[in-house]
Amino acid sequence: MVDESVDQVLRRHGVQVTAQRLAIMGAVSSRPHATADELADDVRARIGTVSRQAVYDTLGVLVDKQLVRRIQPAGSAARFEDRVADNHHHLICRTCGTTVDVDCAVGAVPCLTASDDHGFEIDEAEVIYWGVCLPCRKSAPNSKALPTTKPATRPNARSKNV
Amino acid sequence: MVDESVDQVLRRHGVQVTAQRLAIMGAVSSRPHATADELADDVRARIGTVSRQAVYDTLGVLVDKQLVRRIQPAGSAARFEDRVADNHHHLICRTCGTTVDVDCAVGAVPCLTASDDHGFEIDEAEVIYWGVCLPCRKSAPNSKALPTTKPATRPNARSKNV
DNA sequence: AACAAGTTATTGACTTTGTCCAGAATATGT
DNA sequence: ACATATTCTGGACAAAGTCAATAACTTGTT
Repeated sequence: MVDESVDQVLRRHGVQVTAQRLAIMGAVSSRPHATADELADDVRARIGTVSRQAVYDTLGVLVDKQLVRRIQPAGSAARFEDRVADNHHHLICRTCGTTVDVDCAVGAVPCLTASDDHGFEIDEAEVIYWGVCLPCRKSAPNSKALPTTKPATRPNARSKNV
Repeated sequence: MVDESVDQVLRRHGVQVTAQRLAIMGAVSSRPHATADELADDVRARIGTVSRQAVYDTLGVLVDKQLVRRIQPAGSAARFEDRVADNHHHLICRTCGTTVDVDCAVGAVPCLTASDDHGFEIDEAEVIYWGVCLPCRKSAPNSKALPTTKPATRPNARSKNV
């Protein structure tokens, strides 16, 4: 039933319907904020096998058609999500990379107004809140202030090595 | 004179002072929003040679010490900048990747308040405005709406190939 | 001024994320 | 069922970063 609908949606947007694409859309909606690799794994669980290229291609098409949104937090691979109509934002844990949705703090589409547009034609305002989630705060009792823009998944500077 | 001051700043933050670091700080402040590679080139113009690793390490240290801010727009390498005290944001051209500073539209540090913190301890709100700059709009007369989150520097999906 | 101890820098291999290409497989309209 | 265009596959390739061992510096102390 859901697949039926997805099928329709793809057609309506002039996108050819394939097993891979159906599975990829399913993966994106069932696990929001996943990376391309994670989605590929998910898709493989659904239909046995997909090429990495098919995943990237499809994701690219879906993003173009605005059926999927791509977000790319500092220091981690691109992530993809289903929720695309509303303008919501993201809150990411600096320690574990967990990403959660946050509704727009200001209202409808107001963030779209920069104080000075510098001659640009602005079409989107992307907001990412950075912080540390509760579990990570509990498990790591270093109350020292955390670095301000540390990559989410990969540690950066070589810490005081031997 | 400026170097003198930079020297002091590094020391004050407990960072050892080396020729590479001085040059890297100089590069960051003289060309805002540059990538690590661009900074390396700039540094080489200043002191002859640096290893890529030195650039990454130093940048990492400076970011940790909050002397430099790292921003990572979708589809392009990380970029670094000097302006770190004020909470300003960025406006990036989807077509050419040009990045300009934009003062916070709302005021002081208000963006720091998400509508729901989900138990996170939030320490930064990062805002990126996406659009197309004036020169790019003039040179590319395709009035069709642009895709919503297309990488800044690298085209993504293979466009209708032969 | 010279030393010792600890930080940094260099070099080169390696990983991750993503793209290009050519040929095989599939979807779609008639 | 067919023809044609699109999509998928698989392997090579590229860019951005990271790791690890060794050599070179900084810095505080004598």
